[in-house]
Amino acid sequence: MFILFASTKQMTTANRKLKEKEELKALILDSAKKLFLIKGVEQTTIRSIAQHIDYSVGTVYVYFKDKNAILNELHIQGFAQLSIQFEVLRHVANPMERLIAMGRLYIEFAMANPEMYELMFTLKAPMEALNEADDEEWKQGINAFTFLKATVLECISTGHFKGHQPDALTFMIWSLVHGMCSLHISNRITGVRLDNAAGMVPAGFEEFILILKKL
Amino acid sequence: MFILFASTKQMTTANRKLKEKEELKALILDSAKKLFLIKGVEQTTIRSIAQHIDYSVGTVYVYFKDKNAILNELHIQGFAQLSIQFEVLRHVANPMERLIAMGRLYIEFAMANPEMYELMFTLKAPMEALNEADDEEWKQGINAFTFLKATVLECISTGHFKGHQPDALTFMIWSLVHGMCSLHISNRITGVRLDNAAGMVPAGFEEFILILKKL
DNA sequence: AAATAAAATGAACATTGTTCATTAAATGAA
DNA sequence: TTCATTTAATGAACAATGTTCATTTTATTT
Repeated sequence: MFILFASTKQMTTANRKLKEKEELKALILDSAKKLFLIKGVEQTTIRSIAQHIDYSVGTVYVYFKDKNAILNELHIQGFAQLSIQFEVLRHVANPMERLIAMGRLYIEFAMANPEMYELMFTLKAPMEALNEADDEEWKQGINAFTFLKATVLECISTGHFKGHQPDALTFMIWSLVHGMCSLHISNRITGVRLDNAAGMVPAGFEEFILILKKL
Repeated sequence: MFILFASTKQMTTANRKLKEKEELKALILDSAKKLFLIKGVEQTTIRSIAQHIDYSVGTVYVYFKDKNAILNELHIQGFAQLSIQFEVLRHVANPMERLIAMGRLYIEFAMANPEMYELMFTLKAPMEALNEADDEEWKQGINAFTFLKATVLECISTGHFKGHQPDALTFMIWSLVHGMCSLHISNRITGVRLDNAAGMVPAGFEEFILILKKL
């Protein structure tokens, strides 16, 4: 795809337009994010997004193929956010400590941003969207998992987790933390009459830490 | 609510009508279950259910308040099914073995009935329906959790899990198994490029067993 | 200023869950 | 059997939603 400019002036207006398009796209995304953090994904309609930014319904569809495309971008934003929170882990030299700190941060993120967490790790739509665009893969997820796995491998190389398979063990650790967050978000903890539902997740993680430290 | 019968004949016809109502209700449920095991919960419409059993849309609403009421009944059926699969555990005397066997059965159930599993442990609708009917609680979930906890307690009383809190530990174990199933069902395992996605869940559980046996 | 291109619009459509006045069927009394 | 009454079933109609697209508006270029 080629765009030819006859003059500098044309180029700058084209650049401005590009910028404006980016801005409106970002505006739609911000609005969508804000709304579904309050109302939830299902309750956030294209109409409500449009209304919120004083544009028509059709305009939203000029900038996004469909609702899933919006969810997809927010899904990516969520991983960017988590990745930023993970930054501090770079300063934790001891891999075992880092592993535990990572778990804590993961849980913190999930509890603070349940809707975002669901979008990232539970809802099927984002994964299906990836399958459709066939050269696309779930880079965000792969990155996060790779980071976790690298830490597990470091733990192994410092003498921990003897006799364990790295892949399966990494997956198991992820599952444990995800499972707690998932059960919390889907209201199964209160459902099962465990008091202090919010406190149960850290408590469960503490049990796991006790176990980890022995390995 | 009182129903008075003037004769035996009236009583029997009334009984027959009750039975017929039950049957049609069950027919709707069966159809709904069949459809959403194939199409998924969202894709199963009231119209498709009605069409499938050659009744009108309105009839479905005579027998069920709304779509959530149908999901709710299926939710209960799912727990009944899981509970039946758990029956064999009664014959496992050793609590540690029973705990492990329970995990395997849980995983088996989730992998074999992913849609049902989602309904039971992920979808929010059934929990919200419980909140509305205020004297109702999540009996199925409580039962299953209590069963798990009892086994954990037995393990403790036979010398395992020293220094652990029963509630938190039970929740942690549940979370681990649930997390693996949940990540599998939401396609996050394939997403993260772990080959043999279906095999990764048992593999992860094997890692956990290794750990458990040391405790 | 006119022609062209780009962007925004909102009416219209299809699909959903849901309601409810109407119709049909079954029942019980006379 | 007949007919009034109760019960069950119906499907047209409504509101809400995602989505499309011919039309209008705005911006840009000539």
